[in-house]
Amino acid sequence: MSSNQEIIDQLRIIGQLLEMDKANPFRIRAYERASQTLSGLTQKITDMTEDELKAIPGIGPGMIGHIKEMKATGTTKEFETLKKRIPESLLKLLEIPGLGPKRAKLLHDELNVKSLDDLKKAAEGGKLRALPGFGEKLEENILKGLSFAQAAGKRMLLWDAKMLMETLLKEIKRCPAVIETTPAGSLRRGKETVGDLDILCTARDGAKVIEFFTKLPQVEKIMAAGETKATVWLKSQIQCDLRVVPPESFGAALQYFTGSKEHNVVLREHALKLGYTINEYGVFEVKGDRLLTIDDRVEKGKRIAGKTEEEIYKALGLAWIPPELRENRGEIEAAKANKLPKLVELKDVKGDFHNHTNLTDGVNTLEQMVEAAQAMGWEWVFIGDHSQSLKIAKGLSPQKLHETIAQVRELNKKSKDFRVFRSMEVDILKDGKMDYEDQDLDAIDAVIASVHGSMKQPEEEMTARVSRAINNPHVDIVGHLSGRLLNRREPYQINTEAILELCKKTNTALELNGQPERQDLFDIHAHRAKNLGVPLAVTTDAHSIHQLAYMEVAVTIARRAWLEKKDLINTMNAEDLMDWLKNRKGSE
DNA sequence: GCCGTTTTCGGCCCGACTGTTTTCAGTCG
Repeated sequence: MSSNQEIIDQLRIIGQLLEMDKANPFRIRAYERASQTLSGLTQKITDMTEDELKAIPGIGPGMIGHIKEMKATGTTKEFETLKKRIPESLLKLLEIPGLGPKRAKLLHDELNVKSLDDLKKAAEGGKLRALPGFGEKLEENILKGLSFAQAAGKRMLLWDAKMLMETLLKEIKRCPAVIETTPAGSLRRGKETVGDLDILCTARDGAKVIEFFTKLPQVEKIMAAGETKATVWLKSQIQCDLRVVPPESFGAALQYFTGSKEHNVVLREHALKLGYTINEYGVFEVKGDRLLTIDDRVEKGKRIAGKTEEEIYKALGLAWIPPELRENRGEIEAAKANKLPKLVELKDVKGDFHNHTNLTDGVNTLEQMVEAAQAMGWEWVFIGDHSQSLKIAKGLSPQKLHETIAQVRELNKKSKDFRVFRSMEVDILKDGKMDYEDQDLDAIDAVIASVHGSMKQPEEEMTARVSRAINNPHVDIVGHLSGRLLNRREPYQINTEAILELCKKTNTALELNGQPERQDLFDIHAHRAKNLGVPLAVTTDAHSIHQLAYMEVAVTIARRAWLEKKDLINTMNAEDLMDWLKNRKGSE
């Protein structure tokens, strides 16, 4: 029996190994694509029927066979056979810039290189330069690459990447040759972490922009620099790509450079069916001249779109697709049918449920948090804290809890045109019992139930534990369902599908947590929740007044999950919200 | 390996940059 992750990983690795084996490129892509598509699912793959699997684009008889094999034996013959010929450890070599599958395989076949260590020894011994296609320069670059292969594999948190991007854009705008500059890539798509920064510029003289960019003080090393494109390694230990195009290609380049790769591949296939071809310079008519250069095409008046993204999508018979949706998870089909969601926006949010004051582990007072919430332009706020068991965060005793509730009531009386409520992030104890007695929970305006300890429980235990909490009628919202810390801690094991269904049944909301290193739910789970009709709440989990700005992160997850205004309980006014909280159990 | 409003066979996204080459393969996004 295999987990979704194991199936997804194995298919991806088979694809990579096949690539080293010089297999049919389209066969390789089929594995890549199957792996990618399956990673968008929340249901257990091994529980799905053959017909359900067949209905997934990119999943055919071959992949179904592999899934069946993995369900029965935990692995596939294909993988085991490939592994004998090409050691899996060779995949590590692909993390080095400039090393791809072909060269990695050559290193293995000719020099018996099986690991990064082997590679280092061979490069230091000057053995690489003798290989066909290698030279002194490449050998040198590989040695340099070895030193930051580790850092190159790391992804930056979305929030940190945004801050860094702002600084870079400000610098680039100082270049006189630049007309316009804008972020693209996974940052623009709002992915929870960002592997590299992508920046798009319009200019007439690309070379001038490239020269200016590569000399910025933030740049540690230039990895590549041409007429229209540069790749640098920043001092912040992240790669940054700059692409320069003329203004009439801005939309096409932005579309292309925003990705995702998977979205673009499907979009281009769609274009081909219509008799067009897309590249970063525009949408062009094909008509039997696919070998024409871009300049020839422009000259012959074959460009039919390029200036704006809207124009690009429209030329392909599609509505403009918000960047957050561009992951090849059904957005192109939805755009075709004009059924794209009208995504929720930051301005639709009227308040926050989850944050902390200096009564527990926050840094600001209750009063300061309320004031800051008002400054956010919200209509109401629930101020929360940790419950008693979370000793490390000075969790509140029941007595202290009731005192603070009285304080909140006073504050509420004092504020005009703004409502203040008491929420609490209450621990779900190891056995699923809540960290306060029912009569204490009853006094809290909104109870957020979260797992904080004993995170290593097996899936069944964890599922039962969280289910027990959800079945407690006092629990209004389930807090960060995953428990992950990006780059630091894996999510805990839980049957998410079962939890979503129970939330639907009990009309319990799920939290989208805006802390940059948490960001749970996962976007795909939140999307599934929406489709099941589970209520959702965006929160900041702020531990200071400044962190209320993390609402932007939470809304980004919501948008990646296809959520609309109506899907979030934060978009209600205070009165409707209190009605909802009071009556939600009766609405079954 | 997958797929079909031209197809159950014959297609399958597209271009920039580097280093090794003397016309291009490999890598990358």
